[in-house]
Amino acid sequence: MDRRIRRTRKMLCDALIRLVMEKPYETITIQEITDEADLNRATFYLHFGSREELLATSLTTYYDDLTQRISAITEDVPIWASTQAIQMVFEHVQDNAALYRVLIGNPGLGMVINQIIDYTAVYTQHGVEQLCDSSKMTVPLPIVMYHFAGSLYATLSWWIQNDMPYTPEEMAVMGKELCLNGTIDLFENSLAENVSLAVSKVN
Amino acid sequence: MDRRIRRTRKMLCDALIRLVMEKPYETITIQEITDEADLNRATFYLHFGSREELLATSLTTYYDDLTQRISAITEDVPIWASTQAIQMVFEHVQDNAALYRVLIGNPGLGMVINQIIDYTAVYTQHGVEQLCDSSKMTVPLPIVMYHFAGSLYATLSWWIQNDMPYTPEEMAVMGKELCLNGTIDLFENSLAENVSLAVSKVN
DNA sequence: AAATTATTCAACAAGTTGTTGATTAAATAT
DNA sequence: ATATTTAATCAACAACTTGTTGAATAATTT
Repeated sequence: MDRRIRRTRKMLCDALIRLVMEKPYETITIQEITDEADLNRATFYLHFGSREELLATSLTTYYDDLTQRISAITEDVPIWASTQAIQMVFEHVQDNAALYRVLIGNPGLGMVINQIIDYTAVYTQHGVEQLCDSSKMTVPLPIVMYHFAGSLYATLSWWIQNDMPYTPEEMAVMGKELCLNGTIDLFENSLAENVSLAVSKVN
Repeated sequence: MDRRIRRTRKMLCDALIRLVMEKPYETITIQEITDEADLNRATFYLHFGSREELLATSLTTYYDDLTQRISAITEDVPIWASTQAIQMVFEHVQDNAALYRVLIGNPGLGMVINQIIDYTAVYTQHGVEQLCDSSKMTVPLPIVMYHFAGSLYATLSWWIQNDMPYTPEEMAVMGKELCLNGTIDLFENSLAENVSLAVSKVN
C-alpha cells in the first residue's frame, strides 16, 4: 500500500480523535478535520465517505489493541469469569479516559441509548434504596443498578435486532435468571469439565 | 398553556418519530420535520433548539408510559427480580418495534456504543462456543453474551462518568461477582425480610 | 370585543456538502 | 536513475442547511 495513503489515513484518524475530545462530535465538519490534519478537504473524500466511517476506523485501533491483550491472557476461561480480563478492560478505558468519556457522553443518538440505560438504572435505584441497607452490600448499589440496566438494554437490543425470536415472557424469565442467579448455574452441565474447573479456581 | 403550543409540539414530535422510522436520523433536516408536520420552519425554532431536543422530548412520552405501567405492578420487589416487570419492558419494545429498531440501529455515536457491545458479545461468544455445549444451556448463548456485554458497558460507562471511584481491580471483582453469581447473594443480609421473601416467592 | 400571542412568510448571510478537472508532488516499478 | 503511476492539492461549483429577522396574519385567551 502506498505510503501516502497510510500516512493520510492516520493523520485523519488522529485529527478526528483530537477534535472529538475538544468539541461535540455533531459539530465537527469535514473542513475542520482536514484543517486539523493539515490536508486538503478533497483528500478526505478520497478515503472516507463520512465522518462516521472515519470514526469507526479510528476506534478499531483501540479495540483491536485491547482484545489482543485480553486474548493473550485468557485461554480457556470465559471473559466474565476472569477478573483479570475484566480488569484489563477497565484499565484500557482508564488509560483512554478522556476519549471514552467523550464517546459515551456525547449527544446524538448515542445519548438516547445512554438515556435508556440511565433511565432504567435511576428508576430501579430509586425503588430499591428505600428497601435495603446499602451499607451491608458487598457491591455498591449504583453498580448493581447499571449492571442490570446494561444487561437489559443489551439483551433487548439483541432481541429486537434479531427479529424477536423469543416471547417477552421467555425473555423475562431468562433475564431474571441471569440477573438474580448469575451465569454459573448455566455451565454446570454444559461446560467441559476442565473449563468449569478453570472457572472455579482462576481466582 | 396555549392550545396552539400543545398542538404544534405534538405535531413536531409525531413528525420526527414518523421520519425517524423512514430514513436515517442524521439525514433528517429541520425543513423536513416541519414539512412533515405541515408547519413553517421558523415555528420549529420557537419551540426547540435542535433535533436532539425534539427527539428527547418525543421519546419521553414512550418511557413515561412504560415506567408508569411498571410502577403500577411492582410494589416492593426490585425490577430485576420480577419477571412481570421485565416482561412489560419487552412487551413495550415489541409494541413499538419499528421505532426501537431504528433508534438502536442507527448510525452516529449510538453506533459506537452498540459496536462496543457487539464487539464484546461477539468476541466473548467466539471463545465460549468451542468450550461448551450450548444445547445443554437453559439460556441461549447469545443472550448470555449480550447480558454480559451490556453489564460491562453500563458499569464501565457509569464508572468513567463518575470519575472512576474504584480501581479497575475492584470493578473487575465486583463485575465478576455480579455476572457469575448474580445479585441474589447481595441481598441476603441487606434486604428487609419482607422483600427477600417477596423476591423468592414472586414467581 | 379587545388584547395577547402563536404562526406564517420571504429574505438574509454564513456555512457545509460532495464533486469537478487541471495541476503538482511523491512513491513505485523498471 | 528514469519513467510511470497514483496520491494530494487547489479553486470553483451548485445545491442545500442553518438560524435569525421584521412585518403580516391568524388563533386563543381574557
